[in-house]
Formats: sequence, C-alpha cells, structure tokens
Amino acid sequence: MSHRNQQHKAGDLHFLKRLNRSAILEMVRRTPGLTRADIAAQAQLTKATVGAGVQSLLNQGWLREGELQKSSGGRPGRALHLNEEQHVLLGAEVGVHGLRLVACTLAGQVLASHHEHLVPTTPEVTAELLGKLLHALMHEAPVKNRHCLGLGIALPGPISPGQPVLRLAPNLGWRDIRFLDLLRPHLPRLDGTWLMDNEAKSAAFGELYFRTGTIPESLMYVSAGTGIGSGMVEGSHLPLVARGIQGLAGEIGHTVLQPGGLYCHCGNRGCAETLVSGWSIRAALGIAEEEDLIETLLPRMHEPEVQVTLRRAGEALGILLLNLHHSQNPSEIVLGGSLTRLGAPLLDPALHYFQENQTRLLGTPQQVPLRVVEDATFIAARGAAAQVLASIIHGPSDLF
Amino acid sequence: MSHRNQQHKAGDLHFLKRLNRSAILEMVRRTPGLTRADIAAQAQLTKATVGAGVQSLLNQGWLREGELQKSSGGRPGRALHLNEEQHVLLGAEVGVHGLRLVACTLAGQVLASHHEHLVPTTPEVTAELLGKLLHALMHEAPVKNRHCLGLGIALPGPISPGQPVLRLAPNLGWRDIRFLDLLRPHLPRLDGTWLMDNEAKSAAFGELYFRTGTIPESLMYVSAGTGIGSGMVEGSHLPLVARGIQGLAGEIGHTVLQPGGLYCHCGNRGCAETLVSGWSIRAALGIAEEEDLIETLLPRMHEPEVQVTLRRAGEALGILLLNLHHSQNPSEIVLGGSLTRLGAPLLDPALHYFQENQTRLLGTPQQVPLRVVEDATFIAARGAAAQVLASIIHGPSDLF
DNA sequence: CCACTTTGTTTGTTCTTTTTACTAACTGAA
DNA sequence: TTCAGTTAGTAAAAAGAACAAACAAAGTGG
Repeated sequence: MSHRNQQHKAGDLHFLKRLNRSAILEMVRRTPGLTRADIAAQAQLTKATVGAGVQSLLNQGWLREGELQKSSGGRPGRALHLNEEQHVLLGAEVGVHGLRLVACTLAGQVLASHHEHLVPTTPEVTAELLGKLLHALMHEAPVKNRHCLGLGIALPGPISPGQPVLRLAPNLGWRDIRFLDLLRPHLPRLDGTWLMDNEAKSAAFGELYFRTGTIPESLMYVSAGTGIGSGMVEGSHLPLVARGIQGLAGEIGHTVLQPGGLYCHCGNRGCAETLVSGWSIRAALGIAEEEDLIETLLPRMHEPEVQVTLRRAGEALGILLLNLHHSQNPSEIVLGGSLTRLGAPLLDPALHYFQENQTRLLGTPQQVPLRVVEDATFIAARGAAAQVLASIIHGPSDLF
Repeated sequence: MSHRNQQHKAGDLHFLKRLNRSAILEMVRRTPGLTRADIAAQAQLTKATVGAGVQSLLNQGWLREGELQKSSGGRPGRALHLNEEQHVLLGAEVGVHGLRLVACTLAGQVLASHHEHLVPTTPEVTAELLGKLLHALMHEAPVKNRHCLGLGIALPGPISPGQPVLRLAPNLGWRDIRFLDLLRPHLPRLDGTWLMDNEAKSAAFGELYFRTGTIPESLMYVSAGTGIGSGMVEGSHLPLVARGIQGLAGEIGHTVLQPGGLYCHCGNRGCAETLVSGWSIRAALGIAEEEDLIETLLPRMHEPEVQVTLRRAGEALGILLLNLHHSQNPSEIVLGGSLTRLGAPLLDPALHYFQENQTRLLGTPQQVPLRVVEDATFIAARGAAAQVLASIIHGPSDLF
C-alpha cells in the first residue's frame, strides 16, 4: 500500500475540507457516541464547521445518528456512530498453510470469514482459488447488498515499498510476485481500493486501527509462525506502518541472536529464525513438512525433548522481544502467529525473560504491555481490511 | 522536544496558510535557488498563492532573492534562497568527556563552535559551565547581532517523550535530570525555542535535515562512544524522530547479541555494549577511566591484543548494523561517535560483515549506503540546532 | 521587429471557516 | 408551572485564503 507523498506537502481549500471530514469520521470511528459538540471541542473547530461536515457524512451514509445523550444541564447532544450497514471491507491472508478471508464492517466487526487449507502452490493457482473464495464470500448473506470499499491482501514476506510487489516469500517459494495483478482477472467486478502488505504489518495495523477508546501511541505485532516477522505501527493520529527502504523493516527473523550459530535459509548464521520459528522447531524435532506442526506437537507436549526444544525457542523469543523493546520501544506488543497455540512451554520462557529484563535500564515499574493473541487466525486478514479503510479515509482518493 | 498532537488533526484557514508557508520555506531550504514557479509546480499551488507566501517570507527576512535563472525561452525566474544573515541556531552536546557547542545558520553552516573538555560532574555544575560557554559563543563576531531562534541540547541518554527530562545517563551518572531547567537561570536573556533530545537522535535528525538535494526517506545514525546508541529519523516531508513510549527507542546498546554473555551495567547479560562500546574496550584492555581511550589506543594499534579486541568489537558492531537493517531497514546508515576514530581495525570487520550479509535476504544488488562520519565532534550539537529550526517551521508556534 | 514562451503580479471570484445570532431542548429552583 | 440558566445544534452574514484569468515583465529565436 503506502500513500507516501514524496513531494512537499502543501494544501488547498479542498484539501482542508477533506482533512476536516477525515478528522470527524476518525473521531467518531474511534470514539463511538461522540456528539457534534464533543467533536468541535476536541478538534478545535467551530460548531458550524462540524455541523456541516457531519451533515454531509450523514447524507453519504458514513455516519448515523444515535440516541440522545444524557443532559448535563442543557440540551442533550445527539450521539453519532459509524453507519455500519452500508459498507463492507474485504481482507485476505495468503499464509503458508492456507487462505484466510474476512469481510468486515467499518468498525472491524467480522461479518463473514473463511479458512481454506492449502499446501503451498504457485501464485497463479493461489490467486485463482482466492478469487473464487472471495467471490463466494461476497455473496454470503450478511455481506451481500453492501457496497464493497476494497480489498486488502496480507502476504508472508516483504513487499516493495511504493509498488505492489511481494519481493520474497521463502516459505511459499515465491519471489517478485505482483499478486494483485494475478488476482484481478478473477474478480473483475470488484472495484474500490486494492492493496497488499506484509502479514505482520497488516496485523499490526489492524490491531491498532480497529481499537476503540484509548489508542496506544504505537504497537508492534510479532508474528511467530513458519517464519517470524514483525510489524510496527506508529502515530495515534494517522497510524503509519514502518516499511523501510526495501520493505525489510520487521524482518526480525533475520536479526542475528547467536553469532556463529546455525545456518539460516538466508545464508547467514545465527538468525533468530534458526532459534525460534516453525521451521527451526521442525528441524530440531525432526517433524516433516507434510505434518501440521501444531497438531503434531500438542499431543507430545509432555515429552522432555519437546519441552526442551520449546523452552529454548521461547528463550530466544524473549530475547527478540526485549531487543525490539530496546530498539523501537513500542507502546504495546502483541504476540500472534500459529506458534502461540503451543502455549506455556513456548511462551512462558519468552514472557518471563521479557518481563524480567524490560525495566532494568530505566529502573521504573512502568511496564510495556505484552499481550498474547487468543486466536490469530484472521488477524492479518482483518488488518488488511483495516488498511483499506484507512487508505480511503486518509488517502488521496475522493471516495467520501 | 516532540511536538506531538495527541488530539485528532483538523485544521482551520490559519492552519492552512501556515502549512503552505512551511512548505514553501522547506522547499527553498532543501533546494536552494528554486523560483516561485518551481515551487508552484512542485507544491501544486497556484502562482498567486506562492507569490503571496514568498513575499511575506521575504518581508520577514526568512528568504532572500538571488540571481536570475537561465531562461528557457521565457522570462527567467528569480532564484530564492534562505536568508542566512539574520538568524542563528544554537546547539550543544553534553558528552561524557566534554561539552560541544555550535552556532549555525538556517542552512546548518557552522558560524562558531567550541569544544570544552570536562570530566563527568553534577548536572548543576555542567549547566553552569555550559551556560557560560554559550553566553561567550553568542558574543563571538559571526554570531553577534543575529537573532537567536533557540537552543537545542543533546544528551547521552534516553529522554522522556513529551517532557524534557533526561531519564538516565549511565556514563555521566545522572538520572531524571530536567537539564533545561538547570540551564535556564544561566541564560536568562536567551529566548526562543528550547529543547533537549538524545544525542544519537539529534545527530540523526541533523544529518537528514541539513542535507540539501535528494533527501533519503529515512536515516539511522549509530553513535559508538562510551556507550552505543542510535537514532532513526523518518519521513522526507516532515522528518520525525522515533522515540518510543519511554524514550528507549534506539537503545541498541542493550539489545542482546550474546545470550548468557557478559554482565552489562544494566544488569542483563550479553548486551551489545558488553561487546562493542568504549567501556567494554576499556574493560577488555584494562584501560583506566582517567585515560583518554582513543589517545591511549592510537599509538598501540599494532599490538595483537588491541587488534583482537577491536576486531571482536567490530564484528559485534557489524551484527548490530545488520540487525538494524533487518528490523528497521533505514534508507541510509551513518556511523559516528568517538570510536570511529579508531579506524580500520574496528570498522573494517563491521563494514565487511554488514556488506557481506545485507543483501542475502532479497538477493538483489541494491545496497543500503553506510557512511562513516569523518569528524563526529559537532554532529550531535548541530543536529540539536536543526531540531530547533524544524520545531519552529513545523511546530505550533507562530514565530514565522 | 515580432511571435512566442515563461515568470510573476493584480484583480475579482469562489470556497471554507468563522462569527454572531438564534432556535431547540433540557435542568433546577422559585 | 414558570423562568433563569445551560448546552446543542443551525442559519445567515462576514472574513480569510486560495483560485482563475488577465496582464505586465523579461527573456528566446527567427
């Protein structure tokens, strides 16, 4: 994705109006139930400006009016909410073990979802299947009859910044794939915003963007699956995903934790992925690729060999988390990915190391919250859908 | 520093005007010699709007008109430049071994500078001395009679985001110091913008901000001195420094490179600083704190023990650089700090490891440029001055 | 010398927010 | 019940900023 404006930012009157409409919509999205007066106070705009902006957003179906609020000695305000009936956002994740699809509302509520197992195959075959599944999803009852705002795809590898190219997906065996171009012929009638992004970055974005109430200043999502990657999203106002000049930001699986350690598939030695990742655990325990790693391991958790392997991986994960803390210091860390299903034997050593060491430097009790996701299945797909919405609200298009 | 606006961003007409004035000024700053027509084309504004904005910036002394440009078949445009005669920016770095002060123009040209050696002492004594030196600097010939826009201070430790508190400076023995408050009584007549930031972050900012021509999308400055820290600045439009929720972003000296390794002063084991930093080199070679590390080592570079120590430190530095590449992927890395004076024995292993491994993952020839600073003496101080200018141009104040 | 091109300014228009005044709707006390 | 006080939202005129178009200025090139 990325709506980077390389040129220097100046603005005309149209830009200003759009900015204010975006601000109003974002405020209502993040704090459902705000009144016009609340918005005017928070945004430092006059009641008249807010009133006009709200009116046009109501007319276009982005907002709806709710109930009257309790009065505090004067005329009660009218609550404003997102109109969640009219639009739908599509998101999909192409994972190593399958496809995950979601259709969700403007607030991120999942209307329909689908999880299709799939062994790695060519981009073309994957795109065709995904196209069919998305087509089917769009015709399910709760999705049908809604206007689709666009489609976001999350992919397991670095994306070229500025152009929709998946540079590399080692666990799929893909390289330099323009996945949207492959998908488009299978969904000729789906218009709106199309975008693609790295899986962990989409997940990070969605975890921050679809949250209501107090929004953290930044959030880092760590995705531990076949490989290990991360996404950092920053800025409570307009959340931006850090991509890096080659899209390599967040490739923490290839940060070196053990100089002179095992060889990684990237050719370097001692990468984090050689210590903690689906494939390193497989390698350590001799589990074949055909078997589902998690399903194979869950019944074997009592075995000492498994426990030792997972504890070592967990310790490496803890170091990885601490290193992220000391190099980027996110407001919050969210840990997801399929490996989280392995539970305590993997996670306890990681969490313990992180908690133990994160406050050493400053010596204050203030802790950075680290949350382990309960069910990571649709997080990246939902995050990609969130990115679609954000690019419409903040992007250059005049869709609203 | 940090002019973070927590609230949601909307704007009025005044804001729009200011935005456009900022854009014009920034464009001229970054590309000296632009004409009004160039600006109008690049910024997507009309000639009339640009003309009015330029006129007011000329009247206020921020810009000056230069020579006529070569005609390309029509009326030649009038080149615009920053007016560097009127203002001065002050910057200072409080380092472990002394104070560095600069006074520079809007374009970052150093008008006067001073380097004062000083053994670590209390914040109060340091502030008093710095106040005197700054006072003297302001009365040097090239600085005198200029209007001072403000003062930026770079400090060797993490700063609380949002408030001007140095949380910790282990190598000075300071903790929770409101340094600006200590300094202010000694410079009662210096008004303008006062700010403080971490030394590596100031340096990173200055390295990007005072560059003209093509600006990298992001830049990471790695400062290798008594400790080791980094600063990441992103956004070619409005460059922002990543700080993190506790100001710990960039504390790469405490990322763990060697699990179970040596104990660090932070209490954890295997931190990067135990492998590469001024203090770890001292420890490895038994050099007392009273001696100047670099001056002591330079005559001893032929000794095998020194060579081995520096090579090992260099290898760790290379890993650190590669880890930054794979976790944040800056457009450019700049390596500075006093240790760079040790030259090839330290730097060659680092650069070699980095060049060798940075393209493994994507397999493309595209390299991220890594530049070693020739003279890092005033880089952080000058960067702090740059931050003053940026906070005036982009910040909330109405100074221009 | 003249047609043509490009720069920069002037003038009046358009667009957006602001100001001010007003209506609406509720609280609480007389 | 009434009425002063308070807060929410709207309407119309006013102000401010950018815009469009015409124009003046200053070159080029035949």
